[in-house]
Amino acid sequence: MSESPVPHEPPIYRRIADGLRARIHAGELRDGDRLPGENALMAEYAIARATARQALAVLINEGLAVPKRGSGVYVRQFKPIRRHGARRLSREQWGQGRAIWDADARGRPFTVDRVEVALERAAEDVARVLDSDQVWVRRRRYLVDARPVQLATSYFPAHLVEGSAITLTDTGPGGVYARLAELGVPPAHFTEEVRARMPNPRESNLLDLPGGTPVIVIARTAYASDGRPVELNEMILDSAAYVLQYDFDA
Amino acid sequence: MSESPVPHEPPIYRRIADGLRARIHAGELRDGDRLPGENALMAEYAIARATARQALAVLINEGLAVPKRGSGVYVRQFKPIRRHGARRLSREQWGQGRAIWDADARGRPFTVDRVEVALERAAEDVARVLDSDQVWVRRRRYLVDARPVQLATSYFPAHLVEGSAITLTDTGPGGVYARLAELGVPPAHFTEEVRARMPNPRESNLLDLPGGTPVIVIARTAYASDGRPVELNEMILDSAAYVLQYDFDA
DNA sequence: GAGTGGTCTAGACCACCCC
DNA sequence: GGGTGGTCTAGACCACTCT
Repeated sequence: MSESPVPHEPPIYRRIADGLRARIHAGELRDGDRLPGENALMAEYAIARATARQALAVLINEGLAVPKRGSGVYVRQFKPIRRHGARRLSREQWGQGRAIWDADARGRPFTVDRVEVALERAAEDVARVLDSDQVWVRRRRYLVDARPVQLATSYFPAHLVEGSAITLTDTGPGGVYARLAELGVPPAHFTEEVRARMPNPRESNLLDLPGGTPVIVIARTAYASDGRPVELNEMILDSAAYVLQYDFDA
Repeated sequence: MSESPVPHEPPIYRRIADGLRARIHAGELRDGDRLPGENALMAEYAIARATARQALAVLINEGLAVPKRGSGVYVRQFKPIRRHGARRLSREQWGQGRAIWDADARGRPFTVDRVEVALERAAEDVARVLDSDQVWVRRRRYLVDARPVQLATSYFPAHLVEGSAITLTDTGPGGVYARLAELGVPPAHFTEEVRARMPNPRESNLLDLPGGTPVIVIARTAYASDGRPVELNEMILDSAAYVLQYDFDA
């Protein structure tokens, strides 16, 4: 009496989404092209409005499409910035009056935004890494082509950087790494921890992220040659704007 | 006559989602706890079913919650595997009969699954990187604690590895890197390119990903000491299962 | 069997964009 | 002004889970 277990057909909204996705990957729908809208899908497939919305939501949540109010849903593009790991932190770059970020924008103009500098009580995990309860915190946002692409928060042990330009909005030529060198603790070693997740609402807002865009989180710890941690930098990157590159020998 | 531009209240479904998110971050709702379901939200806020669903969908798409059919919506956890970049590829590890992956599971048992080996015509980008039209392709899936965590596809120039154990399902002790060494082209340099995006349906299936989980994509190219590329390995990682770590000196 | 999430219909009003 | 996506209601049937 048992029914043979037939593999279920996917629901309509999935089949519609699959069809649109295939057309995107086939190049039939290209970067910036307008997808069939809710009304078009309702007519074409004889479905209710909510079902058409559901199909489009799939592609939006996959990051393949972006909705524009009052206009339509459009195919999305991916033109990333290449961020180099090891190389970009080499001594040549921060030893000669150049800020690290220079290397990232690769000739494209970039700006810094929403700079905040404050002395704060360290959160538990920050305190553990830096071995310090009080920290100077530097927050800022980076933009390329007027588009926000990264949020960054740097933490420094308070006792280490007190009185230096690191506690000022303008850190001077060479940035914080040049200042750390002047303090006798030039960074000698870096550890970067990288993960990815969906953004929280604050990050989504500050980075102006459309739905379906994950963020890459990089926690970079800089150590002086004696092994003391001198900076913890947490970076939140728009994953649609970045490719990370790491080079190393066997 | 102009209305002063009042900042709009967020829609109900957003406010409900914000409330639940706050309770999760406050620790009031913890890993694995059950969230209020659709019916509970309908009653509590006097809203329609679709609106309650929409609120829960926000958290699901953020990767903070996982729906279980017929049961409820649950708070999600993040217990990652630590994958080391530079260090894990050091000569000590692949020079002595140990496969690379050993280092990743950190003592936890791991298994390999769905191994496929084939000679194929290279896709355009693969052909460009490896400078070869014909490639041997090795596909497999990695599982930790019986849970799929990574898909990997390795490409080798066909003329280079023809006749070696790299073209067999079982590559022997030390894995493909030991075989490349025997062929006179031990990997001397690696480049890893890292990005993050939402998974496509195939990846979502093979990795058994709940909604709101991005994947990390690593494209690793291995070069012999003469600069020739000898392997291109594309890895698709469940972002909820991994933290990448890269160490380097200034 | 009762409760849960998954899918779907058929409406409605709104803000926004483009013509 | 007409079309678009954004939000919301009030229903319905289904498959699945738990007990």
